[in-house]
Amino acid sequence: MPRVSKFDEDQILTAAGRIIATHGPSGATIGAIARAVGAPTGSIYHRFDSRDVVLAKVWLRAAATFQAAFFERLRGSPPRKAGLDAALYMAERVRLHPQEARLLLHHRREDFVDRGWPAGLRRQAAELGQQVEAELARFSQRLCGRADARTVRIVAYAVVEAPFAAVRRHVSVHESPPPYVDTLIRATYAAALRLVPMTSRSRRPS
Amino acid sequence: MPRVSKFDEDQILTAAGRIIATHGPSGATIGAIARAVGAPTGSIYHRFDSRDVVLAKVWLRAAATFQAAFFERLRGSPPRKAGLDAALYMAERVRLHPQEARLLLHHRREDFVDRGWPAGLRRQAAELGQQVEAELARFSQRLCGRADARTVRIVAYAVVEAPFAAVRRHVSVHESPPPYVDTLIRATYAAALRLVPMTSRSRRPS
DNA sequence: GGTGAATTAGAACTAGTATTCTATTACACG
DNA sequence: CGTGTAATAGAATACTAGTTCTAATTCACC
Repeated sequence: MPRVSKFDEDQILTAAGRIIATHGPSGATIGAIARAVGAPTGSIYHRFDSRDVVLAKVWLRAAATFQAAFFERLRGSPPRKAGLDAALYMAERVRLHPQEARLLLHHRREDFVDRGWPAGLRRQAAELGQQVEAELARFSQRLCGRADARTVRIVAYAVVEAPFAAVRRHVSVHESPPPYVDTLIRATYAAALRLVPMTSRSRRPS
Repeated sequence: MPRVSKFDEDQILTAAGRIIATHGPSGATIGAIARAVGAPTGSIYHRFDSRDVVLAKVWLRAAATFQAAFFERLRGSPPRKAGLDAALYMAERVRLHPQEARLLLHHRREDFVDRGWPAGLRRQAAELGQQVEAELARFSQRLCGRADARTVRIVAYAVVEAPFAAVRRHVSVHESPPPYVDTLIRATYAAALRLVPMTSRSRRPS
């Protein structure tokens, strides 16, 4: 019996995501989002409780999607190859989804103002953060038989921080990471892993 | 004949810097800054034309100070050692000036809203940016005899991006970068430089 | 002690946005 | 065809800063 809807959640989140990728979170005003989908401002509030909720869902959706793909690679085997695959995938993902990359890499979650996030969404964000730590620790354990804080941080540098550093500049100037970025990622990966103590069981056969 | 002043530029900029380091640029409202120095909001406008000017000057002051120290090291010799010194200095600087580090590393210049910057300040910012590119190109030339785009970017990764990646997490959780960060920086530096083509004249004596 | 210019004080004013509210509309169903 | 319900429309409101304005102070100098 109801009237058929013209603007659904997904449409609004997608529009908001596009705006955030180009103009940053602060550019995603309710007015701008509404204009982008061709709706009056009031209609946004028919779907979402507040602007904060819109931004939160945009961020959570992008982060969950990226993490799922990234950690799937990290869980591959053998671990040493899986880590490199994941590290290189960061660059590849930026090439494939430049908009998502800007959303996640060019803006931090804090820029999305997480005061004002309802409890449920904040929990989801916390879970994503915990997943990162848990997966990195598990990977570290598989890779070298240990998961102490220092080792995990070095491993995180090899698979996350360094690849991010390699693509960062390209993301911020809206260009696709050139091939030599992969070379940098490989070289850093190898160099960083040389620093983690390997147990004999996990040492690469030579 | 004038009345003696209670609040000077420097005091206001310092207070604003502290607020930005803790609560981000968006937390540095005129009200917050005024409260921090114990002045009424109007007094801020006696010294600065607008809030944007306050933020701009905070950022420019910090960036200029950091860059001066960083590039002084990068200009040392021999180049190969100078580059490593500069790279390691990034971590050391974060340990020595955690507040400045948060200002510069945890927030990007765009977060300081550069629309609204007056021409003079915008020019200063552009000059700082150009200095970065110029110094990196000069360093690259000294190091390996070339300064094509790809080589410069690899060198930039070795001395800027990778060290930044190594300290990033520690900056964001307000902790001093532990010693193994230096190890990561050294390892990445060596690995990245192995990727730049060396002319015979610049090749390290073996 | 006056005097005047720089400075402080703080209230008043704006501007931009998030949010709310009250129609009005469209459509599936009987 | 009515009718009820979910949805759209868009104006009205509220709120949060940034900015401006005017009056009151202070102090070096005469």
